[in-house]
Amino acid sequence: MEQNVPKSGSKSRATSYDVARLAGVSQSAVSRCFKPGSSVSKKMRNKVMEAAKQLKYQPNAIARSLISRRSNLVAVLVSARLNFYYPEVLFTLTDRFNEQNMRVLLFTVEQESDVDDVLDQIWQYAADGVISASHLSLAQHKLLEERHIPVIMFNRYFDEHASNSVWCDTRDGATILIDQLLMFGHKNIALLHGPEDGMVGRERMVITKEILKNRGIDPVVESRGDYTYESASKAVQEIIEKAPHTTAIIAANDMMAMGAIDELRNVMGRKVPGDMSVAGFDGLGAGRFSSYELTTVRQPIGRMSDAAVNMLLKRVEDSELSMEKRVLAGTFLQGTSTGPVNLS
Amino acid sequence: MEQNVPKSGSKSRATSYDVARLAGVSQSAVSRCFKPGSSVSKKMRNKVMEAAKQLKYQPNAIARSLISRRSNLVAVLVSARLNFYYPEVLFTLTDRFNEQNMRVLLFTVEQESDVDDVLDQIWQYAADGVISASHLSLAQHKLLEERHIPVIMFNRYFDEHASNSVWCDTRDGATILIDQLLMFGHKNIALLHGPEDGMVGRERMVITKEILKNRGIDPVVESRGDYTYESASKAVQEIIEKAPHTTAIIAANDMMAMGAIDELRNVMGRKVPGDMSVAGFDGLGAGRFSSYELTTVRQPIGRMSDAAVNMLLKRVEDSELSMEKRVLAGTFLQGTSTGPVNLS
DNA sequence: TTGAAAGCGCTAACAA
DNA sequence: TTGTTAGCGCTTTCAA
Repeated sequence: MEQNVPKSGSKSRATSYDVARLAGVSQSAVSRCFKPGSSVSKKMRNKVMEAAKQLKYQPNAIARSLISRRSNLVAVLVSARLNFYYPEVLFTLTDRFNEQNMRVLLFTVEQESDVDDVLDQIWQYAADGVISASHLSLAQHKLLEERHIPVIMFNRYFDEHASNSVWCDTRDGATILIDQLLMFGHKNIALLHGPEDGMVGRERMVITKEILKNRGIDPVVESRGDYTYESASKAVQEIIEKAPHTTAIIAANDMMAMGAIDELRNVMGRKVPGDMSVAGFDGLGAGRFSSYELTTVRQPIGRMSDAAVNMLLKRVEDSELSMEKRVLAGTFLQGTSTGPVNLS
Repeated sequence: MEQNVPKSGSKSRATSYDVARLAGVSQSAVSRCFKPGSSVSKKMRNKVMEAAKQLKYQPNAIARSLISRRSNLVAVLVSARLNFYYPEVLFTLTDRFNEQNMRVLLFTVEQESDVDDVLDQIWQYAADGVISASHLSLAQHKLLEERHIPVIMFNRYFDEHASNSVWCDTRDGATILIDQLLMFGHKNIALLHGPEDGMVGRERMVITKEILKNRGIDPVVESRGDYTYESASKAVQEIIEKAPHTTAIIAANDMMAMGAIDELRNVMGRKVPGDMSVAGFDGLGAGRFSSYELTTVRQPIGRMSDAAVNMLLKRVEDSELSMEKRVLAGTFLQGTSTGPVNLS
């Protein structure tokens, strides 16, 4: 009865059989030695590990995945346009997953239609879970549920459907931001929206308007950009044109706030915060550059990433766990891009 | 002779056997239908595809990898500290690989010691190739060679050892940059180095000094940062202190150049470019913000990524291909952070 | 504690 | 063109 042992001298990688033969034990014994928590005698373990080292043996994760039905692969979906300025999220997620002995399969998604292909790939590679920091339709989410692949949505959720998500609540931060603006004497406040399909920006602006309304204030004008620095120029021009007496702009994200500041200062020749106060949302690193010192509401990116990783891992271990939405509060970050209204 | 066919009604994923049974064909026929370029009759293909759709069958990439010895997985190594400002590279690489039907396994590496673990993972997951945009020692590179895993180094190479690498030659760009500085009347030029272990920054500064020397100029002072925005403050202070008559600073990267500009303008109250010209290297997006308009030498990131992907793919197909170093020229990018020397 | 044997889902000879 | 068969390298019962 022949074992299927590769001939020695083969240049391909060593298998557990090679190790077993060299150590004079069975192949299954080798397998056990590489599985934490299995019962192996010290003697056996030493023999096997010695042989393994000699052959530079490392278990083949692919073969393991096939039989154990656990790939230890996590798919992370990011959209370049949205996440371009948040590499921090991606890197933090990757670090945390690696610490947990999971590998990250990275997918970039530009449009919702790209997602379908990505979902197929996720299925084919038998990923244990998904973190989505990009678009994901309800139908796509349901498809993943159907396939019993846990998903954590980062910075998005569905109104009409339970899902696992990590979300930043900016209400408190925005309240402080706005109250300070009011204390500074601002009454003519303009809003710089993000793109229509941007959930995060929409929520931020909805909350901002609510808070303003509670203080008896309506925005003098509302303009729209697409989250990019460049898009702020036109939006600011529009604001100035439609409401020349605007003294403060609240932008849906930091990038547009920075674009607005630069348009005001460097193109229109106005002082910020002297002639116009500008605030944003996010807490971007670049917002701290001394050319901006942006007043903003910061997302606790690190803690949000941790939450996402932990939630996913738990659901990989126990697929019966019910959906959960974790909401972390954003915090007000004082900058010098906002200040007292100029009465001159 | 029983086939190992899962009982119908099983909730786990459909296999090629399930499809075969439903279509009334053999399992290998199903396999063929999903392999591009195999000879299958139209009738067969239709039957199989119909059954596959009905069962929502997708081939299991893990099982395929095991037998075909091709995982279609590419490991991409990035270092957060270095690549934080180059998400573009990572996203471009990922897009290109996905187009080529390869998946990206993302690894973040902070120190060279992290790399060893990552290399083990790469081996375990049988990645077809590696792109390294982070540290990779010669020994580590050799280990990959030994294991016949092709590697492409991004923005680095070994002096003493052949390797596949993609590199940006900044000499032409730097020459234009420097000649323009000289034409502007600058004679007291300071250098702002990157960290000692940063190969890219070192090369840039070596070339810069060479060009200056050819023009009969020695830097008045050389300072050092760690590539970050923040590190530029101290370095600039040092420059001003040691050589108060400095009129131009060339930084090893854009981030430090931007930090230098802000330190000069916003902390020290100097005019840029009036009192001091500042130039960098990279062509960072943020360098185009109107608060900076940085004069710089831009790396052709997109083309470099394409080159890396193509080189790797070729070597996955044909492991006998010899090493290759592809050098793309950086281009001078005119900004307003440099200008005529102030004679007042 | 150890070994024998089955089989994860697929591809790839080979034969028909 | 199609089906049969033998594994890929591992984990996991089940006996011993």
